[in-house]
Amino acid sequence: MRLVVAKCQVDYAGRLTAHLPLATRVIMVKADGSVLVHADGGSYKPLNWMSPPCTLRESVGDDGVVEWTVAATKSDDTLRIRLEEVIHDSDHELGIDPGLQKDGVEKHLQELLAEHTTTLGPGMSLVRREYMTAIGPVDLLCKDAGGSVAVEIKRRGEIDGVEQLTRYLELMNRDPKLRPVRGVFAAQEIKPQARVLAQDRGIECVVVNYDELRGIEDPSLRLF
Amino acid sequence: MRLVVAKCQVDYAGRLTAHLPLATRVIMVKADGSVLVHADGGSYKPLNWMSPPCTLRESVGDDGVVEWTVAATKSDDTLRIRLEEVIHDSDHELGIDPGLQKDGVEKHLQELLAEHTTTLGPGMSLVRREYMTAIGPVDLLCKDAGGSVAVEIKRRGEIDGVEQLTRYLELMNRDPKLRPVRGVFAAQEIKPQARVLAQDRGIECVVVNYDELRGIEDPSLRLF
DNA sequence: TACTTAATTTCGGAG
DNA sequence: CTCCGAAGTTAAGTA
Repeated sequence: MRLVVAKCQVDYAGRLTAHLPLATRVIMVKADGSVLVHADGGSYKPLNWMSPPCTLRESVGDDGVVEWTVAATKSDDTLRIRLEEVIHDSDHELGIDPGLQKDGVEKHLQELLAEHTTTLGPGMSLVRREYMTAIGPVDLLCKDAGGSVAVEIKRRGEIDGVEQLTRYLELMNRDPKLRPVRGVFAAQEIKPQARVLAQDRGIECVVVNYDELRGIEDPSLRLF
Repeated sequence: MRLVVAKCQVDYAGRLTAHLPLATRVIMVKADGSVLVHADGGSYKPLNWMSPPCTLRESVGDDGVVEWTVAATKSDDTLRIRLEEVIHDSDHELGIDPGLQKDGVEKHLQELLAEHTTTLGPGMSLVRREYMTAIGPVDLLCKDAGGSVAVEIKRRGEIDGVEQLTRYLELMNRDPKLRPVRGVFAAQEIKPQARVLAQDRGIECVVVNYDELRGIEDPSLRLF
């Protein structure tokens, strides 16, 4: 990993065209050749970058200014960096990273809801997880006193989730052995537009709390 | 901007839980307090990070190991970094960045297509850009010999774009002054699933080439 | 390998 | 300020 702090100008040409005026920035060159240009703010996304695989070529222009040309291997995307003044330049051996361990994403939410279907409504019981249909798997197929219920689970409930569930319901309600099938849209957070569309489609919305569910799952996590 | 290279362990708790085992990594601390933990590969996304606004507190554990606790201001997200061994530590004044100038995104595609509606079909002419409906603006409203045509433009054509256009068509075909309205789905690239769904809905797909359109727009850009 | 879906998405614009 | 859609999205899982 090479770290360079420099007064630089950057131009990108590829899927779009972008330009960065002269200013002091941090440039990271990773072991795989990828390059990131960061400013002193603006969250984790770099101002400009080149994804691997790519190659870096250093040259000196007519005016004596050092210029880096980073070219993608599989497309003709290029990133040009003019280094007007280098303030810092260091190189470090990092080795391969053991990688990130995650917990608490959509899959876990589905597992927890499959264990605690009553969260989705009184008398609700699980028929199948990942119930397969011609157009894809329904997250949960449940049933209660009123009949079959298809459940779509999202971490964040937005319009396309409601559309997805609508497609499943359309299809399943053509099957005489299943129909009538109602829909439940379950998410940790449901956006207003998604809620309106769901209501319009007769789909019930359920906001689920991951921590609460996990608390049911593992009583040792309860606060009292 | 502070740059630290260190053998470290990282733990994140917030919207999810994540853990990074002990390894050598680069840590960026930006002026706004945000922190990025990068490995020597894996594109522009950090392994772990904390978005601004947040605050960094440095402490020393019982075992004498320096530990950073980065806490978000508006939520209870926290990032803990145990610095087992610091290999490099430097600080740099960057100043504010003038920002990125972009060109060639969806908006431009819409502008170009509005100028060259015949790309979308023979005899096609523009009625209005951003034609307003109760559920949002249709990118282009056109007409040809066959009547009105609603055009949805995407850089990459996927299922949700077709769904969006379907909703517009449903609504517009209820209006006696407009109907019948046909649909055209225009994108630089159309995914197979989206194409199938569009066909099922009677929506025509058009693949547009940004560079070609720009060439029509500005003859000086033509290659001959 | 190609395609689909999720993401601690981030970012910008409009109401 | 919130809400909504686009992104050079990236990354992971599956057929």
